[in-house]
Amino acid sequence: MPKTHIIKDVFNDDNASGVALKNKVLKKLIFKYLDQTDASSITDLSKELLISVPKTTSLINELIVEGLIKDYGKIDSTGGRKANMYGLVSDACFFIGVDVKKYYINIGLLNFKKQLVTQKNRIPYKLENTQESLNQLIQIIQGFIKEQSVKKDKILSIAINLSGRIKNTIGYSFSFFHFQEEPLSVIIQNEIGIKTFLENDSRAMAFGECNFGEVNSERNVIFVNIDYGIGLGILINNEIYYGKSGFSGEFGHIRFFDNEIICHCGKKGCLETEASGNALIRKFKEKIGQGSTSNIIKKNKMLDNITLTDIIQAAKDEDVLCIELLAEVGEKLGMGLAAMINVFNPELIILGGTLSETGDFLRLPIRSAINKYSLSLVNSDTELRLSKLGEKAGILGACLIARNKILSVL
Amino acid sequence: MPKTHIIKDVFNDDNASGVALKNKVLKKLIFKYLDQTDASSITDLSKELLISVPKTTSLINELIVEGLIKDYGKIDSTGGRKANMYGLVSDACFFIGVDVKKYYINIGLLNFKKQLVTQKNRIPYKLENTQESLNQLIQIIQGFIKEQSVKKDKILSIAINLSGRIKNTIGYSFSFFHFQEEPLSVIIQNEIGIKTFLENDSRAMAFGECNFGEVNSERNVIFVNIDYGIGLGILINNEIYYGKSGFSGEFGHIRFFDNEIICHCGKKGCLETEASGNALIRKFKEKIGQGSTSNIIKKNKMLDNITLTDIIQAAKDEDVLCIELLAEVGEKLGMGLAAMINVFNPELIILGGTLSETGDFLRLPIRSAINKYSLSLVNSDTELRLSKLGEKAGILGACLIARNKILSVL
DNA sequence: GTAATATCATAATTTTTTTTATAAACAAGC
DNA sequence: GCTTGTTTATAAAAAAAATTATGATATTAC
Repeated sequence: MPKTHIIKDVFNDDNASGVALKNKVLKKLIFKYLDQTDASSITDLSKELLISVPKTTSLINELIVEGLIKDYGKIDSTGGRKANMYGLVSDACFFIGVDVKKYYINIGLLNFKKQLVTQKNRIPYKLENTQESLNQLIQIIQGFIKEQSVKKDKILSIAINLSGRIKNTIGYSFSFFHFQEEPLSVIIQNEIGIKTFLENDSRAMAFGECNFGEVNSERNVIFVNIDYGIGLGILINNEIYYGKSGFSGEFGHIRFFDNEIICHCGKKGCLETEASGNALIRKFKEKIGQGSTSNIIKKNKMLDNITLTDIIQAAKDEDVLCIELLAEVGEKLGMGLAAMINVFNPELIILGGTLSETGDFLRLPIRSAINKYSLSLVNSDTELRLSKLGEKAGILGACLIARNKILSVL
Repeated sequence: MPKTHIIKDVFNDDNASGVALKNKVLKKLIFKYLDQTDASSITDLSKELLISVPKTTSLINELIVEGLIKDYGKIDSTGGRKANMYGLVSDACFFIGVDVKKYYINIGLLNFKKQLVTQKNRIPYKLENTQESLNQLIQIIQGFIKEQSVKKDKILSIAINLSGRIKNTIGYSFSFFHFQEEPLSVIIQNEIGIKTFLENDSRAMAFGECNFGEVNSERNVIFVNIDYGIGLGILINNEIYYGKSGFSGEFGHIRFFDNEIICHCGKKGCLETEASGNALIRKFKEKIGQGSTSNIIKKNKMLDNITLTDIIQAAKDEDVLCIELLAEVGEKLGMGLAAMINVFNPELIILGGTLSETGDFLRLPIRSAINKYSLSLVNSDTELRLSKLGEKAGILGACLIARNKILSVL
């Protein structure tokens, strides 16, 4: 018995022509509409697709038999007879999203209806550019799949978030695990046996936040992933913007300063050298070296092992030095974002990533720098909001990308 | 007799439903396809729209009767009987594009088939923020319309390029002619009696260049309008990117420098203060003040009245000072463009605007600054090309925008 | 130059879809 | 609790569109 996916069986139109092809296309459109609206009546679908009610009914019935759609029962009430509502079958198929961070992995399972079924956070892991690290990543994913009650062949795809440059079309990573010529996504896919895609972490977070967070009508959104490094996820017209090869959003390596700090990209004067988690830690160490005091040090932490988490916690505990340094970093970051505002005129900028947990300690200096360094006519358009999803943005984004890669080609 | 446009009569589907509505929609799709392909056979259209040949034939015949489409005769040859090709009727309707520059106006008339019928360049005009200047602009447009052999009611729309901030959706200009609450486009429209739209000059040039210049498959393109100021026209997926309110592309006012030069936007350190035609003229005057020599000055030109045209001509005549200054400006501009490359990962950057006439004197320093200041993985993707259309880009862009505003709502 | 092959255009036939009609389901008003 | 107005769902009738068939037109091979 050949392994086939339900989705392909229903929508594959290679051998269809004429009326049969038309029906396949109409079914895709019905699926797309139900995907957007969660549930619809036959009358709605009929109006939307410009086909008659009887025709719509027969297509819906076929989709029900094929197992993709089901009758949700009578919900609506507009004065007359209640309409039967139809929508996707939630467990028709599933998708996995993997969010790989520097020191841990978050992983989740999404169903056909875009609901997060399982979620496993902060699985210990160390992201290094080695074969062992890659093997461990694969093992974690395989372990997660085994734990699920869902049959493996119902999982149609996996999307993995990685930081750095990623050519998402071919699934090649230029920053991690590029030991072989074969794209990383293919290597993982061969190991696990499920179609696998790669995505840049900031882009995935942006996508997650805009689809599951408190983003409503905004369609041109910039998401800033403020972590050890800084990344940008750009959504234009509610779609991820990739650029030619998927390298869009390399915001951290814009040359903004005349300093002599060598960035990990090899160049000098990058925004990231003054406005990032790494910059924050460097500045902190410098200040302590110059005799400043901080609650963190009082707590006998070794200065060398200071992490971003420590500084975030210190700021929350009202540590003055950390708050000052956050303001300094925020000011620089705001200047960078001011440039983005001038050029993009976005409706919304979302501050996400670990460092955004510091909330207004970071947001307010960013806002004032934005007002200072961008055209007021333009920046008055732009709302600056903190991420609502926090860590969850990455998983949700990855899951949704895994799903879309399979379904959006329909 | 009420004044109605042929386009509206044919495509208006307000009172249609069922099969009639479906046919209207199909006719729109036929129009769109013919608009893209110039000419197609019934077989092509039938395959494209998934409708049978007889059905396609009857829709085509209706469109012919309605005057929008005509039979181009037999062109194709694929081994069998030649197919009749159908396409748009070139003189079904017309559109006007007006490119308003600082010291002159270019204006053109486009037909239904996207062909430039008439073109009038360098009509003397001084763009000032006064009622007189606005009146003069209106008179020039009215004069142009009278000169045409085309009946006025066949001209469906006008698009006007202006520099500065423009809210294109409502046709309001924040930089010129904003004396009244009513949007500028409405004021002009009421005077002339033809539907009028406003567009930012750099965006219109970008659009013109990408649709009529030597831009082929590239779909993510940045066009730099290098004139007295600098502007950016961004095309994403071959469509003009506007941002929330149409203020996208304010590239010149990114804060890149620590200098004390006050930009005309009111802020300090803007890219435009070091990388623009105005900056070039300022630098030139400074150098002459410091005792440098140049061919232009030898020619007894008053230093105060130096224009960009003089400097461009001098550079073409191998004037060393001007070439050096162009390199300096190019270096700064390249640094700014490096930022755009990092963030946008575009396939193509086009150098346009008056100053781009200096060709490689400007392009080469820009290219080397791009390589210096952006990630090599990203910048190796980006081609840097000089505008092929030059001054024509603005007119063509405006004409096409006028046309699209009317036709793309279909 | 003619036969073989291929595509196109239209007419005739068949199938599909829409329209119209009717019954059922529900809410609101009296 | 019954009538009235509204909407949904299905059945029957009518219309529309897709197939199929046929002749016309063109290219290519011999």
